[in-house]
Amino acid sequence: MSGRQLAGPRRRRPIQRRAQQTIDAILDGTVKVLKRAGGGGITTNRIAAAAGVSVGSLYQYFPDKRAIFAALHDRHVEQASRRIEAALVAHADAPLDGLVRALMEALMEAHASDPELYALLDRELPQGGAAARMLHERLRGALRLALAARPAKPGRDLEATLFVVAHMLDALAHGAILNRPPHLSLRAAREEALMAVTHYLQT
Amino acid sequence: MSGRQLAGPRRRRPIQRRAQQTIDAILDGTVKVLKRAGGGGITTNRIAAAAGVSVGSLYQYFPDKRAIFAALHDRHVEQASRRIEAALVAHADAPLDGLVRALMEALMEAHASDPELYALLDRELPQGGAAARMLHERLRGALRLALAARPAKPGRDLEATLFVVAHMLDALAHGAILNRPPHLSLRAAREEALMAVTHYLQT
Amino acid sequence: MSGRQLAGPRRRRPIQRRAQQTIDAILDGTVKVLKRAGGGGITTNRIAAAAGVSVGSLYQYFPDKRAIFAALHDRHVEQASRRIEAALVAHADAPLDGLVRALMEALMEAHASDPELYALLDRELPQGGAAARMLHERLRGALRLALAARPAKPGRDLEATLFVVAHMLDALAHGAILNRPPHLSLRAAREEALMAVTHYLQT
Amino acid sequence: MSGRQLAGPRRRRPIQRRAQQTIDAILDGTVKVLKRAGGGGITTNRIAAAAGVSVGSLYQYFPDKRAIFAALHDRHVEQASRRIEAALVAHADAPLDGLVRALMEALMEAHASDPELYALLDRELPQGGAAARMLHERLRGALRLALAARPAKPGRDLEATLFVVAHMLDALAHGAILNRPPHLSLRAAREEALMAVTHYLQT
DNA sequence: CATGAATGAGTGTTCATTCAT
DNA sequence: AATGAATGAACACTCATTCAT
Repeated sequence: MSGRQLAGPRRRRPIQRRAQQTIDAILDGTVKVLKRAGGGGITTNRIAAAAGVSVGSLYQYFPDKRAIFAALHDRHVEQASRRIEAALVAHADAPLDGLVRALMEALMEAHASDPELYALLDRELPQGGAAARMLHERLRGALRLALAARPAKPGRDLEATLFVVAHMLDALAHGAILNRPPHLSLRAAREEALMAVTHYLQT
Repeated sequence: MSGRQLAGPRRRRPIQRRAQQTIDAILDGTVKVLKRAGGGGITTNRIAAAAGVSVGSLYQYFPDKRAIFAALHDRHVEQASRRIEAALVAHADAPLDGLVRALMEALMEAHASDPELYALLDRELPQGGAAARMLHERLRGALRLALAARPAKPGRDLEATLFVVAHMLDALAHGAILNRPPHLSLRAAREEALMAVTHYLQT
Repeated sequence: MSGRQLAGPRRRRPIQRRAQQTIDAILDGTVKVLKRAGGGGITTNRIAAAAGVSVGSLYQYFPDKRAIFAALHDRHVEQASRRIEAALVAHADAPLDGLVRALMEALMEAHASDPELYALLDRELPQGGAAARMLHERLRGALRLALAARPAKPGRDLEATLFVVAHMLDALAHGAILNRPPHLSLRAAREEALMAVTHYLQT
Repeated sequence: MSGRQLAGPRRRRPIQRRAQQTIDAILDGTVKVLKRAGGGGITTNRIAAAAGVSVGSLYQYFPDKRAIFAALHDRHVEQASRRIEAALVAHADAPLDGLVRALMEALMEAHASDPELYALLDRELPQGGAAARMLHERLRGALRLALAARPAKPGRDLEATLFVVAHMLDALAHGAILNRPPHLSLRAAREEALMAVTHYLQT
């Protein structure tokens, strides 16, 4: 992350690099405000202040407030998607069980990195569900590839299987991080969830 | 103040009946505005107008705007809870499979009655997730009763099972109504989901 | 105050008596609210509640909110005026010094009966100054009578004397009750004030 | 941040100058509305309009409506205080009579500059009395200094004298401007008032 | 490009007043 | 006469957005 960049194309397009830094600062500022003041306390001026830029600059990079939230959602979706695809690639030719476990772990890690933030993103921001739906689509796409590449059990409806597996992975990973009952460890939750998915797929 | 009142609920307070009518009108007005203008377009004045009452009356029954949303969530939770409990009672002594099917149907019906509304409640209103979480708790409670009343497979962790089943039912019912892929009928989605849950429980 | 009324015209115009009771209840309720919630917290509904009547009844007796305040001011002015006139009558043929003392005591008693209330009336209610001005007029009238009935020092302008004495009595009585510095007893303040007025008049 | 700024207040912040202009415009706007519409007609939007700024700007400089009134009171108190202190300084070593006259004139001028305004400030605005009380305190402080610096008559209570003189000056100056009876010139009122105070002090 | 003061439409909420019961 | 639910004009205040500097 550091030595490489100095060795490569030095100071190439510094403008765009600065722009990306400002964008990131704004998104991080949004997160800061979100955690500090909750969803009702988010204002563009506060975001700008927390990001260390002026409101004017904020509007240079985002057409309006919603766009900031959308970008924040996107950043999360992007991160999670990368994990999903990495799992997909790593287990391309391996048994399905391993892939399912890897996907479950990818989803959990995506939220576990900052559970508070993702809970807020979902609950406090309008359109919070959109990110979840988009991520769900990516997961479904990954699963479609994975299942299509393997011998299907006869008489099985791919769409139905996809529907069930994608929802199970999504809900169980999400729930394991954000909605786990007391007395149930994350590890136990994950193993039980994996068992459920695996058994279903083996049926 | 006299013996008469103890004799029975004769002449039920017309005041309270009217109040409840007004409250319902306000909640229905909120739904109307929500569908017409989206989550960003909800204002107390618009709600009052859609409900056919004055803003002043609205504030006679609700201390502030959030309370209206909370009541709307509650109404939904209450309706769904009643279905869940009815299913629980109806299958108290029946095999688990039947109960699971009944619960799944209850959850689906709860959202199917007005899918658009419940999607909006979840996505557009702040704190929208609260209703979903509360409903999840009710579902978990019902399942706990159901599982505790039946012979448990040895070596099984009740909490882990509860966690998985509750999330599966919730996510699959919700997804079947609101997030079903094209080319997959509601019926097919439900049967596949039920199969997944049932197989998991039989493990 | 009690025996007489029963002995006199019994149950005469009970309607008007009730009306006066209601009016008094409303004025007392206003005072209650004023003390409880301050000048900013006065609403007609609160006044009615504190008075134990309905808003509707309140409007039966007062055309609007301002009229309530006006009546409250009037009541105060009336009470104080009665004291002023009593002092005037009692000292009609006595030396001026005695009258001045009696007037000072009358003014002090008028505010001392409930200093908190009269401070609030002056400070928190709009038009509070009107009552003070009216009282000032009554005081000036009393003094005019008193001075006119006595031999004037030659070369003295009655209007100027009236102006000075009325303002002195008013300000010093008011100040002695509501604005007295610590370490100065009410008695000491009164005597000093009287000395100032008396000396001025003897000049 | 550099040595330059220490060299002197060159290039005084134009920002701060503009801010003060806006604040003054708002206060003047408040006065305009107060005179036009009375105390009951003052709204933040009207004030902003009369000041030639937007409501938003108004709230950039004042946290709420009360703060505007407070600032208006302060401005008045500040102006009057300056006059009082100037009188005090100018007559520091002169006879008491001259100081008393100067203080009386200072107080009269303070209100005479815009009698209507100060009558409104006192009568129409809630908490209007606060300014009067604060000014009274300043006056009392000035008198305390003045009396303490001069030989006291033996047997005289400083606090009592202060109480009487401060209230006399205050009430008579105020009354001469705002409550003077017809047929009494301002000059005559002032001279008579001064005579009363002077005689009292010589006792 | 950056700034942040200025904008003003729009919001939630209050409360004096009315009037059907 | 009394009631108190209903009314809705009006208010204080916010905040996304703009634009002169």
